[in-house]
Amino acid sequence: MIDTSKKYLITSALPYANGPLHLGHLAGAYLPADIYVRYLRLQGRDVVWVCGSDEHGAAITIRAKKEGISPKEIIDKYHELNKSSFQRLGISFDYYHRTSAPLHHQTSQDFFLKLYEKGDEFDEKTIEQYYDPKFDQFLADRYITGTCPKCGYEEAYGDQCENCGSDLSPIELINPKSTLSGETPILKETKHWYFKLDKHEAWLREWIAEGKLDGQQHHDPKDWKKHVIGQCLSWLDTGLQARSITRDLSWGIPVPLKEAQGKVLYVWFDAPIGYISATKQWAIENDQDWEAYWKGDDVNLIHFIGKDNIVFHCIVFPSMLRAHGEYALPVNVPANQFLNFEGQKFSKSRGWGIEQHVYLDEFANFPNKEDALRYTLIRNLPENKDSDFKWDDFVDFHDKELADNLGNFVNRVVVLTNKYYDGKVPNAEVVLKEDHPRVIELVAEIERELERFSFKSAAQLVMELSSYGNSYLQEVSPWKIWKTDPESEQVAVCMNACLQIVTILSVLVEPFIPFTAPKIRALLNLDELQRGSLAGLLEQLDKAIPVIEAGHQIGEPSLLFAKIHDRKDGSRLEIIDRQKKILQDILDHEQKSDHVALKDNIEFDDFTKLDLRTGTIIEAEKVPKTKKLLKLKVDIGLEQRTVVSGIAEYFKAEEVVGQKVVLVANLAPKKLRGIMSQGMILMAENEKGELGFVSPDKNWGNGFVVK
RNA sequence: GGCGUGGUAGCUCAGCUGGUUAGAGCGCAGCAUUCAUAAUGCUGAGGUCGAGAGUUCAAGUCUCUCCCACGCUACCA
Repeated sequence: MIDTSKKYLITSALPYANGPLHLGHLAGAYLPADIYVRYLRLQGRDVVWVCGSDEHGAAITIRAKKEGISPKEIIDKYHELNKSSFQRLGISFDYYHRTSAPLHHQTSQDFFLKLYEKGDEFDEKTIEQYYDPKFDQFLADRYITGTCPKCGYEEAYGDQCENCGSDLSPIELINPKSTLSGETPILKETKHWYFKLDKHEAWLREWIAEGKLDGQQHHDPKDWKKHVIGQCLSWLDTGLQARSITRDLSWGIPVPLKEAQGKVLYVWFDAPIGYISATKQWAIENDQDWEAYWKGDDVNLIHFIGKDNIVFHCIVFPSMLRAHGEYALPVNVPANQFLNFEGQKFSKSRGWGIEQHVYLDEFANFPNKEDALRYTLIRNLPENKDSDFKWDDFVDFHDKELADNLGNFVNRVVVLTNKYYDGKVPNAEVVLKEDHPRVIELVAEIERELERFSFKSAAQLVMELSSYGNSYLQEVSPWKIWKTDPESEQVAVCMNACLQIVTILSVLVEPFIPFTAPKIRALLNLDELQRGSLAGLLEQLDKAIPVIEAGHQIGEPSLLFAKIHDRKDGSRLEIIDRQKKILQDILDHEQKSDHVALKDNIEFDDFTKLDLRTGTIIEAEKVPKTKKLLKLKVDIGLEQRTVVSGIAEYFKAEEVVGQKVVLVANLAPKKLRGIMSQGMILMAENEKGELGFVSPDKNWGNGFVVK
């Protein structure tokens, strides 16, 4: 368990400022953190939550170049967009900073220098890298495009091919071109600095597997999620390697060394330091001491991230902090898995999924759109495995849980109190601890689940509390008693207890649905919630003090949630139906035109460079320890060629023997898995990625030219 | 192929260190009820806990093998 007497420094992954965030991001690193932080505040704990835009890196400069604007314009645009979307959804960061801020540059450079001066944290290496003579600068991986050596896609980047998804090194690209000048770059020597991550392996293993640091218990590894520890240990087992932390680029934080002119810190090095600089900026604006939240034993550092960031926040950044020496390490990294959208991955290019700001606009006329979304996401959080966002779930959770269960219970109580007691809390002897032990138990369970980052289950328990109220109300049925005896003690006791339960709900609900909580407070005519409200409530419960005073005048009834399925008003259902239709249209469209876009025209001369030959597969065997590779021997008349082909997922070795094929006979040989492949077999690929042979008629012999 | 995480009622999922008849919500069937947003409450049907083997007095929970899904990684000339 986390030591609750300490300070909390909470971080959420810095969003990259070159695009808007979608609901998957929200559910991964921001909404869970928001629930946790709001809970801590209600408990009166000392907590600071920071986040901000990650604004460096080559992707931003490339995007700027494509759009013909400056990188600054890009980051300003998305910094503002993301910041405001978060704010509109009630994501309550204490500070949302940005890494382009001078304070961050200074902080990162100081951090770099500190490690540099330690002497044994960095390596310096001189390597060969592509250089654009015309622009007189070295080219970052992303500044080089060329033909992907794996799939033949002509617009692959130096670090990755977006067509086949392979990770590449710029040197592998065929016909590399500089995106700056369009010309072929040359290889030239350049010097870079490397962070010696491998050096930190031993203590990292002990820290992650056992939670021990220098022999002392730092945290309990049982509190960490299984998949987090699993993935980290898997990385440690494969062995860590020094990571390059500098780049030849002009956009970024200059490396603070004389000999590093024109170089910047690699974005992954400066980004996590953004958590520190954000805290500094927060401290300046709030007259606080930032170091109290980062240094010493008095700190709980917790990173909220998606699973793609696990290694980074559990291995790389902790190593940086440890190397620096003054900082505390995270006590937990409650990484979430991924959220899918209606059964499929979010995909910007397909338009699959919905971005935060788009949701807010599309649902502009939907009351409680913020809490409706938050609640659906919470009940579907990918806490331990990937989960799925569905519009049908959205409707169900909203109508069944928020409206029918919670909203209706609150409404019943407020209506009855107004009807029977003119809106005054009836005087009655009710001690929740004794009369309703289940309520106290539920409150404790909710607390416990929140402390251990089980937000989905905590939200369910909140609903159970409301269910308990409904159940109790039904059991007593004050409306029956009241008909014959309006002065009944029983009715007063029941209503007093229900009002206390609603009061508890008005507090407990806040971390999850912060837009609704104040509405419940208003219905009860109670003060707004503030830091420590929950702690105060818990104390009252413990001391058997009523949480809402007898005689207190509550407000007039009004509905908290307008249901989506409403016989009189179909407007909300229309909004949902519109969203479903958008998705259906995407699917329909893809079905109709499920074809890859045509490539650019080429000259006839280019075509004639290809030497295509008919042939027959005469031998085939699976390449051991691969999933897709077959080693084939192809007869092309004059000679026999050995070809390695990635078709094993669709064809067994024995079935392809005798198959007529067309071979690209003059493709440069390439070694694959130690086998020299002398050519490429032409295959057709359909929309599902299934392969089929392109073959000449059976009567054709081997070695004839295809043109 | 290597590694990681999952595979529990029709659907979405809980089941923490192994221990009585395996749980919740939704859906379904029936009953009760009207204070309330055609809301609520109660009852019930429904699972050989992916498959097989093992350890144990006792396994959804530990071990091994296999199958399936997802992710990372290698490999698709």
